[in-house]
Parts: sequence; structure tokens; C-alpha cells
Amino acid sequence: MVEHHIQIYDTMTRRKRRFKPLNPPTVTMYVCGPTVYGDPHIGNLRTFTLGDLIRRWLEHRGYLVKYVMNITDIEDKTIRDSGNAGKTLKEFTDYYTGVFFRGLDLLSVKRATAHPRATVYVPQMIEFIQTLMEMGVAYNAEDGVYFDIDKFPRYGELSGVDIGKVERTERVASDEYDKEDAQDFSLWKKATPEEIERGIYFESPWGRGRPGWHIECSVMSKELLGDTVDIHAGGEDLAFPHHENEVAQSETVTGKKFVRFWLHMRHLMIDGGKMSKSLGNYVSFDDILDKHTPDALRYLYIATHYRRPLNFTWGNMENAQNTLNRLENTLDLIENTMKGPDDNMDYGEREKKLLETVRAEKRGFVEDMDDDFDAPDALGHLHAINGAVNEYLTEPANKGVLREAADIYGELLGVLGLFEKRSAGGDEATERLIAMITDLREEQRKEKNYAFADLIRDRLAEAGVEIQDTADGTTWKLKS
RNA sequence: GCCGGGUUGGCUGAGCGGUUUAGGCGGCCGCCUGCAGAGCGGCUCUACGGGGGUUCGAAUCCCUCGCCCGGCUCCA
Repeated sequence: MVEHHIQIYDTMTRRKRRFKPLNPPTVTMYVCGPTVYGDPHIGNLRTFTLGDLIRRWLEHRGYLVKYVMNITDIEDKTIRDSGNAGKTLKEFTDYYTGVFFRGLDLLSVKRATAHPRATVYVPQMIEFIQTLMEMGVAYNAEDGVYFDIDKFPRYGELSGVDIGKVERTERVASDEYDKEDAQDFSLWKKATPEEIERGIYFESPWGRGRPGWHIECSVMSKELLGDTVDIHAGGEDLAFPHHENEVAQSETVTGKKFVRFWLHMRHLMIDGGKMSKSLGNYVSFDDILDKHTPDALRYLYIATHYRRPLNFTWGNMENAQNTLNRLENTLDLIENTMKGPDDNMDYGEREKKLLETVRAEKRGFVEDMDDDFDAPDALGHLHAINGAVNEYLTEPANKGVLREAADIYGELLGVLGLFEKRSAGGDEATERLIAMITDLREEQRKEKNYAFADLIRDRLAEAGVEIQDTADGTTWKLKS
């Protein structure tokens, strides 16, 4: 493993702490996943993209990351909306799980080691609840089983919420549930007649019903990653009550520390405010895909630190796309140069300067990422490398030196998850065909038949082949 | 109301007591090019939410006010 000094800001202690996994080189990481009842929106996707960034960085540092992200496939909204859609719960959630994964794939978010679905772990959840009952910290009420938070003295520690002072908000006051204390949370919900009719229930010692939401993460985390996990992450809104509840029930059952580092991602905003359907400022993932590449969105996501709110505007989106294009153009320049002639096989001042710059900037990049995954700062170093390479390429390149610089550049882009799906070109037949066409066009250019040459260029563009004339000849690439 | 986070140029985003003060995007002007694209060079923008204070010196420390965001029962 690489020597490092990774610092992570932990919500529980409210400061950055040196990161050391419990059982190196393994790192256990759990991220609260989506409830699959609709299209994921760009706020959700940011959280998961940032989780992916963190996971990639830990892997880059030599850790074996065991990464779990749950899929909540049984809960009020999935039941309600599947009913409205006239579908079974499973049909409905399977569909939206697919939509979710499609989004992750487009954004180059790597699949987790496991994506457990809540409905698959119900027996373990029942067992977990039973333990809580036996310990006397949970009670069976009219409409469900609840956790008695008075039995967990440290309740509120994670979120800083003093439950004695929580104002009795309208929502709490109008609570229709049958709990002893408004703050108690549900472990098991008893089925309604409609749910029974639709067959949406599980048998349990407390009758037919389904697990509460909080129990899911506690149980699946325990089953797949053990009693204590190194990192547990999620959107900032989950700190209270969701994560607070998880701590209470998990630590009660195991008697061990549940999570060593709590990470919370700030929310995405739109035009400086909250994104909501009712305000009419809702932007969907597909809206973005109409105008931009998924990588541009990924760049936008990571260009703002995960603990700072990201303000989405279309201007920012274009900004990100332009910046990303610049980074990609350098990849094209490198590839074209590598295919070109060997005009420089010496190691001079230019070569020395390039390698020194690239190596130094890489160190800066690594330091920044080690410091609580500070990607925005790290990007500054990436751009410095980008600039150094571009400048170097204005004159004949030493391919060996260029290769080393390019490898570092590519390595860092890879850590950020950028350009993973770059089209490398076509198959051999396509390659030769295009070479033939550009050769013929080159003849026309020599004859100064520019109108014809331009027509060829236009027609190729229509076919999705973008060509560029450079001093070393014509290059091309497939444009999606 | 309570708790927590934030407030930097056209945008994004560094800086965390004092060297040109980032970097990227945008804009402008050159170079290159038959044109286009990309790239290079130069320039522009020179800001720090308002008001006090501490200090030889503050975007950086303190006070105060404003504004924004999040949480306060199941929303990433």
C-alpha cells in the first residue's frame, strides 16, 4: 500500500481526522442509496458520483474498498406509485432500479461491490428487530414496532440535535402514528388492508407488515460489511434522523461502534435555491443529456467540494463542458502526436521542464485529494499538467517523454473517472476507409480544390466523423 | 424558534495576517491555418455581503447586521 496521510472530515466529531481503516488494506464503505420510485434527479446523482470519487481515491491509494450501496425497494412512495401505475411493486421497482443504474453507468459511477435490495434482507431485519425487542428498547404498538429513543442516551450525538429541544413542529404534532414518544422511530410497519390486498407484506412475529426505512441500512451494512464500517456516507439531509437512528439501533444491538467516519454530501441547488418540482426549477438528468455529455456533468459535480453546496445553472453547465473539452482536446493532441513522425529523440530543456512540472503537479494533486478529497483544488494541478503538455506539443515531441507525461495525465483523469467511455475510433475496416477518404481529400486540397475538400469534410461530419487538418496531416475521430 | 453550514471578479474556484496574488471558463487581440477546428502567446476582468474594531498591515482575527442553504420523522 502507498504511504499516505488521508484526512477525512467526520460529521460525528466535526473535524478532519487522519483516516485509518479498521482492517487495512480493506476499507468498508456504505452509501445510502436511492429509493427507486422515479427518475433519479441531478441532486441524487451528485451524491452518488461523489461517493464514487471517494471510493476511487481510496482505491488509488491502494485500499481494497468493499463498497455497498443499498436500493430501497419497499417504502411508502414505491407502494403508492406502483399502485397508481397499476404495476406490482416488483415490476415497478425493477424498472426504476434499471433507470438508476443507467444513470450511474452514463456518469461512469462504478458499481458497488453489492447493491442489496431491502426486500431481500427482510428475514435478517426481523431478527434484528427481535433482538431489540428482547433487549427491551423497542415496543410493539398498534400500527408498528418502534424504537424507544430514551433507551439510547447518546441519541442526537451525530446530528447535534438535542431531542429535548426539538420544537414540536406541525408534522410531529399531527403525527398519525401510534407511538409513545413523537421522536420514537419505526422499525416495523404493520400492513394496511390495501397492502395486504396487493400482497405487499412479510410475515413477522408482529403480524404482516414491512420493515421501516432506517432498519434497512443498519441490517444490510451489518450483514455485508460487519458490525463496524469505516465509512458511511449519504446526503446531508440523512444525518438526522436517518443516520442518527441507524447509530441508535446498530450500537444497541452490537455494543460496538457502528461507523468510524461519517461523511455527508451537501445538496445541489439550482439558481441559488432549492430544487423542487413545485418551484418549477426542476432539471432532470435527461434535460442535461440533451445538451451536454455525461462527463461534463461529472466534471461539474466534482469541481465543487463535496461538503459545499453545488449551484447548478445552465451557465455553469456550459462552463463545465468547455473546461472538459479542453481536457479532452489534449488527449487528442497526445494521440495524434504519438501516431506522428519521430522528429525528436533528444532530452533537452523542454523535456526536462515538462517532466518536472508534471511530476510536481501530480504531487500537488495527490496532496489535495488526500486532504478530505479536495477535488476542486486537485483540478488546479490537473490543469497545470494539461497546460504543460499542450505547450510542449507546440514543438516536435520526444515520444518517450510525452508518454510519461501522458500516462500521469491519464492516471489522474482516471482517478476522477473522466473520459472512460471515450470512443477510441472504429474497427480496422472503418479506419482504412476513412484514411482513404482523407487521402483523396488531401489530393484535392493540394490542387486547391477547397470547395470539394470542404464538401468532403461536411459529409464526413454528417456521418459522425470529425476531421481536422494539422501540420502533420489530417486527423479524425468519431463523434457520438 | 432551535441547531448546523455558507457568503470571493461575468461564471466556477483557490487563498486562511504581509512576495505578480491562483487555476479553469468566458471576452478581446495576435500566431498558426486555404477555411474550419484544436493549440500557443498576450491582454482583459483585479473581487473579497454591509458596518465597526484589533493590527504597522486583513479577503484572511474579533464584534455586529444582512442574505443564502440545510436539518428539526422516513427527502441524496
